Amino acid sequence: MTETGRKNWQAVQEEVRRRIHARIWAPGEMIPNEQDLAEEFGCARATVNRALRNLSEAGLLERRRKAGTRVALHPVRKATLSIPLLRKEISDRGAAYGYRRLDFRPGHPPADLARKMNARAGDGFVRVMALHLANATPFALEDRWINLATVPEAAGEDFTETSANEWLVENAPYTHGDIAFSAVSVDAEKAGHLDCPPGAAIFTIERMTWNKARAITYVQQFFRPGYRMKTQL
Amino acid sequence: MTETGRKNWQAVQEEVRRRIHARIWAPGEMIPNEQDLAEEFGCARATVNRALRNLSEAGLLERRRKAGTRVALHPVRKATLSIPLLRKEISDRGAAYGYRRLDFRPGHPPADLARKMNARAGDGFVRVMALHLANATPFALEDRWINLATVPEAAGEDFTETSANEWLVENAPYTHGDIAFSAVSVDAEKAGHLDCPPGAAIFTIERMTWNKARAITYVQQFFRPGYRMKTQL
DNA sequence: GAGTGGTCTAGACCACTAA
DNA sequence: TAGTGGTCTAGACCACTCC
Repeated sequence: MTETGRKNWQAVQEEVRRRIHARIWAPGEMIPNEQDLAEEFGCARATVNRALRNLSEAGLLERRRKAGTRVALHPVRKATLSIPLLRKEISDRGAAYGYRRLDFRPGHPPADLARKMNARAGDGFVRVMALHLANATPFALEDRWINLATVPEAAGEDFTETSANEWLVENAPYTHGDIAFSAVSVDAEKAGHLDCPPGAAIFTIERMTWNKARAITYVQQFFRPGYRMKTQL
Repeated sequence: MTETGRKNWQAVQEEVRRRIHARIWAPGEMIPNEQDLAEEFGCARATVNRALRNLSEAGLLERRRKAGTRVALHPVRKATLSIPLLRKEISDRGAAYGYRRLDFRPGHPPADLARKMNARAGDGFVRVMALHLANATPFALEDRWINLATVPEAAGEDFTETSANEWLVENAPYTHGDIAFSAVSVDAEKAGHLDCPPGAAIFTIERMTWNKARAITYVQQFFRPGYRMKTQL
């Protein structure tokens, strides 16, 4: 059952996966070093390295210099979520995308949010509430604060035609962001916009994006009841 | 401001990031090919390749043979979630982990679930309901079906001491899985277990894991109200 | 100190695909 | 068909860290 052919990095990866899965290399156990594996598989060490590095990033292996490579004891399940623009998500589902701005006004975020956004006294903000529709029915409601101190150009926009999301993608690239997923009961106002009963359980995504140390925007999106975010392990 | 020093792959990646961010290379625009960049940065093409491949996997670049490399028009936000064992998640929060098996019995999953699990007539199943506690208060409730046709060894377990999750990690490694996140209103029974009002909005994770084409287990986890799953963009 | 993984190089060939 | 990214090689040096 030993494979002897010369292997490319994907074949090496598959063979290592197989051995882990078949318990030939058990969880917590050391596996041979790159040099030896390269000889066994008849390929260069760099090829083995590529395969093992990939498996390590996937959480199946743990690698340390000098200590060597071992099979992860508790293979951490890692799932990669891609968070598309709502326009794209809706049209990918074959539905017609619609956008409606509900409210737009200057203002100040609540104290705890201002603190999380690392806001300074005097920073200006605008708040935008908007609805994304799929085939003319509510799909997601978004409640957004934009920091004008970070994105002064946003002061000239009112987001009646273009969603703040898309405007920001074009005009205010971010360096990093935080994202959180949770469930909430919607209040009567939001329920009205989403066309669902007050108190319904709603899936929400909160996102804060940053340009270096300055917050660009905070947004909370409320999805229609029944929404499921899916991905692979 | 042009950096001229010889670069390693991380420095190349940072410089490319900077140019995208500074709109030197605008969204949708082609960037130079690997050969030219290698000359500019004074490194080997493989080094540039490593950097650009990384950025491509991150969703910032789109690469095609012959067509070249361009800055992604809509940088897909990709977030990597790590889904730890609940035991680990709870103890990482500094709380004492507790486990209580609530129910355990053989049975058959509802027809739609059996179909999703690709079950054959005659496949045996067990259902396990269990509670994970943090400092003796309910943290998450799980409702699980295990396919005994795929994992016959599970028939000898009753999961009173060890959670099915941890037993399966040890004894039934999976090849791939599907995962979905959503919000639900809990029914009275689940609310009782989670010690929250009936109808509360609850964050749930559903997971189906597979060994090749055979379903191992389906589990739905109901988290205590207020639970937030966080990660970085 | 020594063994391991991490990275870089220079060159080569291959796979894909736009033109 | 030609240009681009994808991969592989053989060798080298380095960085880390266990012993």
